[in-house]
Formats: sequence, structure tokens, C-alpha cells
Amino acid sequence: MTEKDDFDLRNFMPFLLNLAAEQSSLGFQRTYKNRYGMLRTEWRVLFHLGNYGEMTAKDIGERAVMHKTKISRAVAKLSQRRYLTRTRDETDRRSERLALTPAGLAVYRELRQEAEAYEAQLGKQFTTGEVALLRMMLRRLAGLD
Amino acid sequence: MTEKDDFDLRNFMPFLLNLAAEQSSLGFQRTYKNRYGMLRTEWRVLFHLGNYGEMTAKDIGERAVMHKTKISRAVAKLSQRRYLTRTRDETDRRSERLALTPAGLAVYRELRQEAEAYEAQLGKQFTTGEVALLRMMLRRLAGLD
DNA sequence: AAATAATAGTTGATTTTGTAACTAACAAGC
DNA sequence: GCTTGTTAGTTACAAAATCAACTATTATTT
Repeated sequence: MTEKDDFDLRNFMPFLLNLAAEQSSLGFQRTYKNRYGMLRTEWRVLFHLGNYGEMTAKDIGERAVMHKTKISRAVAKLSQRRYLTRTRDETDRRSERLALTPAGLAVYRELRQEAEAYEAQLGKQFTTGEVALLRMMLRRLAGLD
Repeated sequence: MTEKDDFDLRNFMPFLLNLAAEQSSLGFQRTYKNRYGMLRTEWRVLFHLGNYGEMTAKDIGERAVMHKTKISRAVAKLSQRRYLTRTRDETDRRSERLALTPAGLAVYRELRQEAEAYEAQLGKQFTTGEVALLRMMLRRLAGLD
């Protein structure tokens, strides 16, 4: 081919990011999926409540950058499993305050421990400085700061 | 809360990677989706053929780390749109060699140009060294090298 | 205060993905 | 050569994500 071929798909950021994301999700997925039958959307909601305390569905949506229908369904399922309770906010009756039950908190703690272990595992491949830089860049790319 | 709270979800790699991946995909997605009505799986197949030349579905699957059903469907749609042709491999009649048509190649070239521009755009936020390090780390996390 | 717009969240229909079972062709073992 | 095992790719069915329309409530306009 007489093509200009300096472009390599495997170095294309969106591709590379997706691949890395998928791979790194896979390992952790086994924990929440196999052990608790949860979906990614569900553990994300669980983690947000466990990590940041009571909040509304909308708040979670903003922080986790998840669409509201996903959250609605995840909340429904978590509530069904008695991992969280929903209480109508009396100052604005459109929304409800979500809070983990003791059972939900217990699951959160267990999963968080797994998450920490998993994170430590991943980190071992790189130096501390590298990981810090990676985080910084990902946060920027994700539009978090 | 008397919780051990040194864990921050927004720094958790699987989460951060997914978010960054989604965000960085979004910008580029507009091009192939709105302009050509393609799916992510479809442009990936298109890119592989454009980028690496003729190959079989299996080859693409290995390189792109995509499941064979996704590829099968993407190939079917691209073939339907006359972006690629399929020819049975006579030495092994189970597989077929996929090749872009002139139309497919044209679309590939156009999209690749967009991809390059997009990549350059993303890169502007960081130094050359940072980008190189990021690539290296992502490749490692993705299990590519 | 009535009418209009905006917001929080839910639901249903459609699209896309994931999983498993399948067909067709090839490869090995005996 | 025939049975058994693999491999390339497709298809059918189930699970999940996306999109649009909807309800209920609050905010804004006139």
C-alpha cells in the first residue's frame, strides 16, 4: 500500500482507553457479579452511597456520570434486595433521599475491601509516581477536574 | 461516620478508566455515528481492515479483543453497506478474507483523518512525555504487551 | 392565581450486547 | 476411512443499555 500509515489503531486513545477499561473492569466484576449478582450500575450506586453517604438519585447521576434511567433501575433493584431505603424528601417531594441499610453497608464494606485489594494489585505494575500521573491524566480526560 | 474513608471511588481505577474511556469515545463517536450511522464495533472492524489490510474475522477479533459475535454482526452490516467484500478462503473454507471496497476505503480515510485530528486535540492537554507514558500504561493494563 | 415551563424519577419500546447452542469445515487418532 | 475433537463463523434467545414518552411535583411567568 502506498498509504500514509503512521496512524496505528492500537495507539488511538479512545480505543486504548476502552480496552484498558474493559480489562480492568473484568477482574473486579467477578467479585460483585458472581458473589452478589450485581450489575455494574448497581455497585456504582452502592459505592456512591457507601462512600459519600446519603444522597439523591440525581446526585449520584451527576457524580457517577450515569444516565437517570440506569440509576432508577439500579436503585429499584438495590431497594428490592434491602440494601438501601428510599425516603421522600419533604422539602421537595419529587426526589427521595437514598441511604444504605445495615445489610447494604455490610456488602459495601466487603466490596470496598475487594476494591482496595484489586487496586493495590493493579498498582504493583507501576511506580507510585506513574500511578499518580495516570490518575491525574484520567481525571482530566474524564472531565472530573 | 467513624469509617475508614481513605478510599475514594473517583480514584478507583476501573471506575476512572471507564469514565475516561466513555468521555473520550463520545467526541469521536459523533463522527462515525452521526455521519455514517455506524456502531463502535463497525468502525473498529473498518479501521482494522483499513489499517492493517485484508484479514479474516478471527484476526480482527484477536487484534481488537472483540468477541466473534460482535464481529460477525459488524461484518454483516458493513458488507450490506458495500464497505467490504467477503471471499471464502479456498485453502480453509471455514473462513473468509475480508477486504474494503473502494467505498469502504474512502470512508476509512475520512474517519482516520478525524481520528488523527481528535487524537491531536486530546494530546494538547499533556506533554509528549506524559502521553507516551499514558500509552505505555494503558497498553499494559489492556494486556497488549 | 392560572398557565407554562422545568425538574426528579419512572416506564415502555427499541436497539445493542452477551451467552449458548448450532452448522460447516478441517484435523487427529486409531 | 471413520470417530472424535477443534475451529470459523452464524443464529437464537436472554440480559442490558438507550431513547422517548410519561407522571408528579416544584418554579416561573404573566
